[in-house]
Amino acid sequence: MVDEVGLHRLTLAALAERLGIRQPSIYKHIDSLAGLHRDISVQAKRELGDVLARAAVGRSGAAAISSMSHAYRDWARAHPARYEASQRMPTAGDIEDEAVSLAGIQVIADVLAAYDLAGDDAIDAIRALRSTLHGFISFETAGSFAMSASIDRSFGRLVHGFTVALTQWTDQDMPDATELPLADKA
Amino acid sequence: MVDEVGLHRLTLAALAERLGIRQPSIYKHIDSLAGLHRDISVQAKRELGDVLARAAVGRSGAAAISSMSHAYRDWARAHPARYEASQRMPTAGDIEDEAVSLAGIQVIADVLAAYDLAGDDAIDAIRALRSTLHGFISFETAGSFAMSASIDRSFGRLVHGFTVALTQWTDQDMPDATELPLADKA
DNA sequence: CCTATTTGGCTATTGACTATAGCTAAACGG
DNA sequence: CCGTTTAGCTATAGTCAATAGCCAAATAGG
Repeated sequence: MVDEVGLHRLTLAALAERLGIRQPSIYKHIDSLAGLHRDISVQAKRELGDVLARAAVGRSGAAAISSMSHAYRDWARAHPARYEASQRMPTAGDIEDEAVSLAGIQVIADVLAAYDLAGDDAIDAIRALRSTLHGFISFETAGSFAMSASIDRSFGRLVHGFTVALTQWTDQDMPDATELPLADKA
Repeated sequence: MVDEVGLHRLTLAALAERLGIRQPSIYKHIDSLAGLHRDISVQAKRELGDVLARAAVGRSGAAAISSMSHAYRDWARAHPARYEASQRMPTAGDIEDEAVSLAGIQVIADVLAAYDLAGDDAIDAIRALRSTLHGFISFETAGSFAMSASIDRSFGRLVHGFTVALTQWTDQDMPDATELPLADKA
């Protein structure tokens, strides 16, 4: 239901009607609306994590990144509200939510492990890949890619571009250098 | 006010109280809550667009991308709810909103113009840069970067990585090739 | 088999919120 | 200087989430 109507339009009244019960009866099954959102989020994180892990089975390096990225996008498009829910932060102390959130990140970390990045470099790469994928999916599902070019193609180039960036991931002295090799190209 | 309390927690009752008037009186100034959100969005798009344009003045290529990217992130962090509002799609036919939205994209397009990308390749690059920046900012403002590494450093590497990717932007035959040079590295 | 407890439903109601209707007084323009 | 706009007001409706308190069916244990 949440993927049909959207996460923020999932009302307890409508949910009750679909279940054929009265609205207050829902509280026999959930704690609160926030609790329902939390439950949907945990479920969604588990599903997405499983999908990503399966997509990377038997592949490594750029092929694994590409396969996982496409699986990520496909799942997010098929289940937009669940995807949105999957990006909610766990509340502190919710160990089940924290565990399933970490498991999802770990899949990405494992796929990037082929690049032998150490310590903070690996964290930077994980953050970069998550950002890249999430940003693209956010815009796509919001309908924010208004220009006429193929969205599939744009995504392919984005993922390819990320794998290219990874090949020179540790070239730059961090933090805060802003003068970069291409500055003279303009 | 919206940056203090968050976009979805901006209630007309609280806004009226801050203005020292009664809640229904607000309707003498706005059409509806949705209309208020639209007005905030248009204002925010204009502000962000101006900030990005200023950041790129006098720079080109990777230096322009880096400067603009950091300005983007700084503005988004300083005004999280306005940033969120700035990402709303215009409703069809709202010409003012459509114009200011396009103007914001155009700044990014102009900065990327130094790379001489033609047609769809340029659109792919615009989408990629928007996705990269928006994804990172989304996670950062949501507090979703839980690991201990420096977020500033991660952002610097991400932006650097994007400029690296741009140097090989048209290397790959699109769409849908998945076998990439690094596949043997693992 | 019978009883105590749990489970899952119900009505009634509260409080927060958006939104409309209709009134009034001040400001402003020809 | 009068008519119209502007900007406030009260009263009120309708939609939500959420709580309180009731009841009947299922279930588990002696």
